[in-house]
Amino acid sequence: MDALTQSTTTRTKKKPTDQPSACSCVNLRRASRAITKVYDDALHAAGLKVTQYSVLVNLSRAGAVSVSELARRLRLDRTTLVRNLKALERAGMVEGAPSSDPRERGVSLSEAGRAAVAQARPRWIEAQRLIEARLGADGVRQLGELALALEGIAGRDVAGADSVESE
Amino acid sequence: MDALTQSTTTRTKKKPTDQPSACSCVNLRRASRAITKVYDDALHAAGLKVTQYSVLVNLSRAGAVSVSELARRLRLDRTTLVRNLKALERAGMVEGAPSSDPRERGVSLSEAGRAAVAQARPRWIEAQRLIEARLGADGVRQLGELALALEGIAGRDVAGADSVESE
DNA sequence: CTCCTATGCGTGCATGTACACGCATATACC
DNA sequence: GGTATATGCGTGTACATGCACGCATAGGAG
Repeated sequence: MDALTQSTTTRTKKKPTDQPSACSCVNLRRASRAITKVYDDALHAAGLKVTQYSVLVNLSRAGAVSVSELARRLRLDRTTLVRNLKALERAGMVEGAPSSDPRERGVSLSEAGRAAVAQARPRWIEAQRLIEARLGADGVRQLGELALALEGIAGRDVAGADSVESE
Repeated sequence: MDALTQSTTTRTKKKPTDQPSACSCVNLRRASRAITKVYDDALHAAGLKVTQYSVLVNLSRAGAVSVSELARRLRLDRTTLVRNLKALERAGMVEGAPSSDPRERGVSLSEAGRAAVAQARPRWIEAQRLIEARLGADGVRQLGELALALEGIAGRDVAGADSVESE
């Protein structure tokens, strides 16, 4: 009732911040901002953002991989990852790794990166706990399921957009 | 099991993209990106992003308001809104509005803005429908509740961060 | 060997997001 | 009037995100 609803302007009182928006997208974006802040705050002492922690942890699990491969694992746009990696390389947490295919750029965790992950992990766990305390185990599970359902939604045409004439 | 888990590297097979990440934050961020794309695609024909549509709709409900007031309604950082408004002003969809207090900058929907909203609304509804078809009415409701719970979480200290010495 | 296609990579551009600052004005207190 | 506090605003800085491009090389078709 708060963000994208236009319908019944007949609302008389309207409590300020009680209801979620009628728009699932706005709801999700808001929730994403809020939860990101929780994790970022928790990881702040370790000098990482949650996005960076996510990259590092995946890298620690993957070993030496190409940028594209890492992007696939993170389910993140490759070009976004390219830029996210830059900060981590600048900070000395990620370093280049040899690669068979000259087209590929291999990357891997540096010692400093490994250390950063080790330092950050307990903070991350704390954040996880805080979220679970807030949502309950059920809520966390539901959230995972909803997220999964939404991730699989890519590529749909909704309105009669123009595209799709090639093949 | 996919993004931020480090524990049992003992995993033998691991289906590629079946499980949500162990990290609620990563899940939520991914879901947010995915759903944003759905709405942005739907609104593309109307020349708007969902973030812009959200601003315009709220503005259409609010009439002439100050930037800060609009930010409060959107539950969005004021400085973020300042910049988001710039694009809409450049596009002629938002215009200045008189204000009693000289400190305030009043903004309101222009005619073009109203037209854009009118053109975009059906697309937005389509996107809503698509999401509901994907999540079910229950899923949409759950999502709203979870989002609401997360929004209320601001300001917590998780790890023994340094701050909080002032008062 | 040569040409075509697939794959990997990085950048330009646009936008979203938020924090730290600094500037201006409104208000209250004296 | 003069000072202190509160409120509103915009910018600098930094990062996240994704699309459109263009460049380079690998691999196969001839």
